[in-house]
Amino acid sequence: MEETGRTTHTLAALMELRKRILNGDFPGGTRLFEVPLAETLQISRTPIREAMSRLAEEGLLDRLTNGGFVVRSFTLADVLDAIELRGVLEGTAARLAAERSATPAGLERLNHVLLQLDACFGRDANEVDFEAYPNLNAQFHTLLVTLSGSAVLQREIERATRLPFASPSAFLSGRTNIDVFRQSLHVAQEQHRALAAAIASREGTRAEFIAREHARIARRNLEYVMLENPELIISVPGLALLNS
Amino acid sequence: MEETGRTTHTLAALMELRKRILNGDFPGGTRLFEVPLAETLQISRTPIREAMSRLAEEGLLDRLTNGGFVVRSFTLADVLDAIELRGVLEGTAARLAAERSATPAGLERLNHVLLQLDACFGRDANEVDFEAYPNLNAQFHTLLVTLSGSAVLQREIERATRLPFASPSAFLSGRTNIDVFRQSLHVAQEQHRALAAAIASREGTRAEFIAREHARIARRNLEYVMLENPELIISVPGLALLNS
DNA sequence: ATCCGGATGAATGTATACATGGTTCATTAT
DNA sequence: ATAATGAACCATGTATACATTCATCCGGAT
Repeated sequence: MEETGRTTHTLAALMELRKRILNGDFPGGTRLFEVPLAETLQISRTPIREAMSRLAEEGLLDRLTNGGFVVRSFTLADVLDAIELRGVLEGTAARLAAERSATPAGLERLNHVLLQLDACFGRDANEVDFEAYPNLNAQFHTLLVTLSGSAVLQREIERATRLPFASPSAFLSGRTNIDVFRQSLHVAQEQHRALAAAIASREGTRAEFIAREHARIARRNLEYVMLENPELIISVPGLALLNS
Repeated sequence: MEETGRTTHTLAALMELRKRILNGDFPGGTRLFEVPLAETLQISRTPIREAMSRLAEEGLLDRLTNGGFVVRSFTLADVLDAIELRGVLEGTAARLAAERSATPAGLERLNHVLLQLDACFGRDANEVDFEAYPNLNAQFHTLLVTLSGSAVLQREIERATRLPFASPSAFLSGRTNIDVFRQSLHVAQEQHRALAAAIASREGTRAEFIAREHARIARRNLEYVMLENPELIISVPGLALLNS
């Protein structure tokens, strides 16, 4: 997200606090005080304030009425809604791509990514290249949004997607390479194909609803983790922040 | 939005800068420098920085890679997209209200606002209480979002709606009380009624698409202003910021 | 002539001292 | 005993001096 090279205290604090919040170090609702944080991170209050301001922008912190910040609380229902919201927004992107903007060149690029994704699957249903898939999947979703041709929509999708558990890659980290998720990828890839086809034939409504359904794979994976395999919670980016 | 009473320099700067940006004092793309602004507003750089940070959160400023802020540029297409986005989000709120959450008590409140809105119309088609309507309309839209039962969605709608020209009240300011807009209110009110009915009968899809179409009234009004009556641009909140 | 390198200046980044405001607790007056 | 008052503390708000960084330009060497 940010450059790893030369950095400022603000960026260091931003990344460190983000990491700790997503790691669940601060339960939702915890108030973050400037002075102790400044002492902990060995910097002054100024960059701390700036970093917290940006974390509020990202949706990880809430501002209190009379100053100060608290860690935002997320329930399971909130995460499900965030995923549903992503589905709605990506669905809109897909619809707009179909209705307005998709050019032959753009469709070509989409199909190119699609073929690379296809190449991730082996003959055995359980054989998936879990190294290459996540990055290509991210490319596909980014490209989809680009093809919508709407800068406003792109911005809002990037925003909504900044909460890690709402990202299209939420269940694709290396640590969640388990059978259930791996098998869901076959369904996901079929949806990718259908999405590209719908956009190519200008079927806006079809594209919109395939994208929504596509996001619901994440919903199913989330429900699986929470209800049937809670020890995986720490493996999914941001889920440690849950409940409070 | 903020309290008008006791205030801090940060809030004063926030409101003043917001006012100037929406007033078109800074063309889109203008970089805002801390030092001159601090001199202009007679305060130090610290609250200026804080205010700009919040304006970036509101979507009125963009952060530059290496520090600093520029006024965000909006084209007509961007504003149209922002309106379409609001339609999609309010549509989702309406659908969720229908599918999940609408209680008899909630529907009761919605119908109550609906009746008050009805009372704004006289027997003559051109006779509308332009004093009472905007506030009631805002109430209706707020209530709709509440009925969705989704805090996440509510938050994002409030965000998307903070750009004044994307707000459901964009064309309802006292200064835009002209025939074309006044007449669109009859259509709008019919859509309000249909929306409430669809939610009450759990017709999620119907509710969703009525809400989308409802937002498109704003689109039509905007196109009317831009193409046929440009001198009205300054009357619509935020539109002065356009084009760049 | 061109390219490299350091000086210069303008802008943001950072630390810190001090101001302010709100909350809590103790003290006093009723 | 209770309510009002105020003092002390704690947290954020603000000003300001200084640091840093990036871009630009000028000068000199090749």
